[in-house]
Amino acid sequence: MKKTLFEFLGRYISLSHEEKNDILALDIFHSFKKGTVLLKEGQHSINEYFVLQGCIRTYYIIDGEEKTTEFYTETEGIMPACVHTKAASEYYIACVEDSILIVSDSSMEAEVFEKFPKFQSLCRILTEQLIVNKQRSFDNFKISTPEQRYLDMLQHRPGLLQRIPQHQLASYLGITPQSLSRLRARISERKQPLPLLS
Amino acid sequence: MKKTLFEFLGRYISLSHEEKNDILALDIFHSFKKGTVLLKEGQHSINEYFVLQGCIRTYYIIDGEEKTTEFYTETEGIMPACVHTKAASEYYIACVEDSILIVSDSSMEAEVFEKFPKFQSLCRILTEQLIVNKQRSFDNFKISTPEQRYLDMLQHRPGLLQRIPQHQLASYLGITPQSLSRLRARISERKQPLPLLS
DNA sequence: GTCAATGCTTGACCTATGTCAACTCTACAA
DNA sequence: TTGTAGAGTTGACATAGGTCAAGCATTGAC
Repeated sequence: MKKTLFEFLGRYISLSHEEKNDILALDIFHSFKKGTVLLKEGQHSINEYFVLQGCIRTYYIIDGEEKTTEFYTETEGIMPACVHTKAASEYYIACVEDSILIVSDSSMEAEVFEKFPKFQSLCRILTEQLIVNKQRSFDNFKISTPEQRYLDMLQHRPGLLQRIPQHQLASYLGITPQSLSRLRARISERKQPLPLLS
Repeated sequence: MKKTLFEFLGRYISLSHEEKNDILALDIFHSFKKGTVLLKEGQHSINEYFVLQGCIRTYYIIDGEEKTTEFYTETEGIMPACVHTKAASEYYIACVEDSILIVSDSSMEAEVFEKFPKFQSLCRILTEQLIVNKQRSFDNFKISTPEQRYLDMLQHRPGLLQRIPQHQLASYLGITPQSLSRLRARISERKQPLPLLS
């Protein structure tokens, strides 16, 4: 975990041995079992999460159906909308796998910023990156068909496909589980046209 | 324009008369004619835009077809991905209407931050808002059908529908212009079932 | 005014997706 | 072992959306 965290941070800023220890002293690593619900619809939460290991997802429950809208894996962070709006959450957050997360809130953030001013610029860079990436994902979603979106995932996040159940992936792609199942059947048919038995 | 700008800023920070004059002295207002292309695919740009009046959009050209992915109207800002990635832009930015924009770049931003430190926290708040809103828009897009997306726009941004051509709106909704046309026909049929001439 | 260009609509047709249902398979608990 | 619950698949059917093409309306250039 420490390795994952400091490798990630090292990409942007350099930290002394002492600084690293100060960070670890904050005791920010938390383990969660697969299926743990971190945030429920209607709750007011002030916690932000950063994934060091595992995978978490956000989902809505609409007419009794779960609609998964986003997955977060290693070195990805999520600030739930309700932290910012201070209103009741519209969605759920849960662990797709056993996960190790950094859990923080704004007071802890302020503390870190005071001790490590260099984190401010880091935070700014990451935030800009986040916006740019999110917009790009959204753009790609709009200009693609469900099949293209699935093939894109196969190319760019092949590992993730192995880790998440298909019914969660389906709504992430904007379709039903049945359609995803057929879409996959269609693709593998095309890839392996039936070998004719002479 | 000044009014729009200072009303917007006033929602977050308070500015003295002198400070306002300093800001205006930067000469940051620029007028553009409808149709003006601010950024082309392949270009390297360092400019960010903030809309004071009018409307701009981002679009890709794919197989010769324009795919509009986002609209920006009054008090909305856009930092093109290429500003952040320093790579060639993948998309275009153009004015949907005659528009008045604030054009800035990172050096001007640094200048403003130095003169007005309070802008740093403002920027931080706006950025967080942006992420939360973008994620929410994306979530809504995923869990909605094109028809629901259109009806949502009718409810939440009715003014925008009057301002943008339908073929641009169509790709924004993730469909073709023909489908949008039929979708609209379907809706108005349902709303006004044919009055039977006795 | 005429003409061309563009945008919007409509029709015909095909395909993909949604929906409802049945079925299999697996994991897990009693 | 059996039974149950959940995930994934498959079938049948209805419908929405994509594609290609034609037609109409509006705009703007000349």
